[in-house]
Amino acid sequence: MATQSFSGSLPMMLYRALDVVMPRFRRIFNEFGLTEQQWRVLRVLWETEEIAFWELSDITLIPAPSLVGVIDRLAKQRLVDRRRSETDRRNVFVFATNEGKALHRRVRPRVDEAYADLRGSIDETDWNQLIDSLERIASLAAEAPDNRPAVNQ
Amino acid sequence: MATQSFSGSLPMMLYRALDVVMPRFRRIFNEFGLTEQQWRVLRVLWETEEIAFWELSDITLIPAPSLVGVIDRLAKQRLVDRRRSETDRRNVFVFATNEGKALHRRVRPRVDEAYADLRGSIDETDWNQLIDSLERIASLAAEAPDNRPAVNQ
DNA sequence: CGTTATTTATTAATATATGAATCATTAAGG
DNA sequence: CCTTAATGATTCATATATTAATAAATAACG
Repeated sequence: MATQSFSGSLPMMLYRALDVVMPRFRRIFNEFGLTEQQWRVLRVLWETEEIAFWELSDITLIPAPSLVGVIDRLAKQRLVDRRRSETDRRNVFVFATNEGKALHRRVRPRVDEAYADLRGSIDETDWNQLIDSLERIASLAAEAPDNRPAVNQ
Repeated sequence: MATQSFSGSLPMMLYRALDVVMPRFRRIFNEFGLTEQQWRVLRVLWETEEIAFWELSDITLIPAPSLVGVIDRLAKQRLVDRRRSETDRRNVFVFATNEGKALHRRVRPRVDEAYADLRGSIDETDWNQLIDSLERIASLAAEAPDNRPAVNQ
């Protein structure tokens, strides 16, 4: 094959896709005074009463050192709170306050709507094909333990 | 459709793919004292003698305010330099120094090798399918001018 | 011409990413 | 037990992202 063009490389294509997709969501988050990462945390806490810090980092793809600050700021706004495990005091659990749950309920419909819009703007077959391909890329992680992302190290 | 699962959403799948793919490249960049963004700039300057600031921002997907700092740090290492346009003094052109070109020549083979490895670890059909799908997503940008990424605003 | 808009790069403030180091806690081994 | 190793969250330093504002230059227009 010829020398790979920079803009056509897989990483740059992934970044460009995110640049196309994310602004419409960030606009909504900002309306409610949330950042993208803060939203991810609230979004995950919506599905589980309480979650271990490392697991939250794992699911949100927010590296642990960043997540500390994200949770600090959410806690300052009284949207989430921390709890230390009694059985192993190294572990921290995170949970949403009633205020956090209430905010989530207000933001969620707007985000879902934007997501439906996005999905509607792409041919169904193309969409499924894209998700499939991304899943195959993600599955490479397990096969190359030395190349695991920072989040999992 | 059922309520979209967070981890299966398109944005999170894109982020996860990047988390799988990028660490192997960042490891190489770090070996040479470069960050990912600094590499992107050098990589683009390899293909063009001189480039307008806005165009560099556009191609590298580095937002203008960030690019100012990236170039400042590259310039401090004497890897690139700036030049103001004579015809329109608002415009800035960026170019690689001889030192910058030399560094690029040393890093490039390692990056190409890693890229070939990556490509080799994925079925050819899957790869093409992924690139195709990503191109279709990117093409949404033109259709929704209000949703253009921050880089282009 | 002179005033007002627009454009381009930059600065500023805050949030997050990255990589290394630290601190407290728990697990393992002799 | 006691020491050493491993683990989990955190801190630190530096780089970048995001959004808004600014400053300089040019364009547009009365």
